[in-house]
Amino acid sequence: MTITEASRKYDISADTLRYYERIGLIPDVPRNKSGIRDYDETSCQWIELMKCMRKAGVQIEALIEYVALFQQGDATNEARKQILIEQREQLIRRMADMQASLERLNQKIDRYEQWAIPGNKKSSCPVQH
Amino acid sequence: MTITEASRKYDISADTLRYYERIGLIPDVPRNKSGIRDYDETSCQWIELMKCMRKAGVQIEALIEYVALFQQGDATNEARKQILIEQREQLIRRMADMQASLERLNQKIDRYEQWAIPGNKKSSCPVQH
DNA sequence: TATTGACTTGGACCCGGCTCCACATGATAT
DNA sequence: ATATCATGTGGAGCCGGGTCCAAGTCAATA
Repeated sequence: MTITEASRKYDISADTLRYYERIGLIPDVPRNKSGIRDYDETSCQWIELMKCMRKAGVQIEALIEYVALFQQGDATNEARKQILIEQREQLIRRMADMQASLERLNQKIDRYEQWAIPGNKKSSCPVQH
Repeated sequence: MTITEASRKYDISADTLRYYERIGLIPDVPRNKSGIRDYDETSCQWIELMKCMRKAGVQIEALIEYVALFQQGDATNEARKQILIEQREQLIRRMADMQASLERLNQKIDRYEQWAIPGNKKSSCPVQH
């Protein structure tokens, strides 16, 4: 699969795919005799994994370290697991922050809706902020 | 309340508080005769709100627009509500992405844990990626 | 054989969101 | 009166994460 095809398949620009490889977010992609990238199944799986993680805001640095350890073999399994656990914790914390924000948004939206009910204007519904 | 006190109270640097005011993320803070900021209850509520929203990653641009509309009075209530609704939708989408990522992290961590059980090494638990 | 077009690289640039800095000003302590 | 200290301002710098570009190489087609 060429970079253009992989780009379309995962909806990630070719520039970004090269960038990811350059910084080690995905391992080196196999090349043909002319030096053209030929994305195989393994490369695709890495792309797909990283797309998922990045979409969720997992730090690139942690992912790069994970990939580097992965390439060093089984001896690094425990370290890799620790990275995943740390990132999971951060993810959970961030989701909690978002949940809190979501609840406030809901409250505020409710207040604006109350305000919009005729006869309810100034009386029961002081819209603040 | 001085900027230093507000900074400590909300754990946001004085530079960031000034920056927020400069870009309109919070309305202008009252000043004393010497031009020194004197954060009052209202200012504090804005800070607290924005801290919550920014922690959850709500876009600054949307929040700035919200503040600008707020300062124009009741006529903008509907527009403000629409901003909140849009941001709520984005938040929900991002939380779903994070949930997907969280589930993958959980799976991967499980696999590393299976691998760590003696006798389970190569047989049943191919740790990939 | 010459042109087209996809691909390569390294490096420059951009954007959001702060963060830092230099310099000015005014209140307070010695 | 002078030194200290918090605060003010405008603008530069930084960082993460891409995004864009120029110049070169190769394969396929006219």
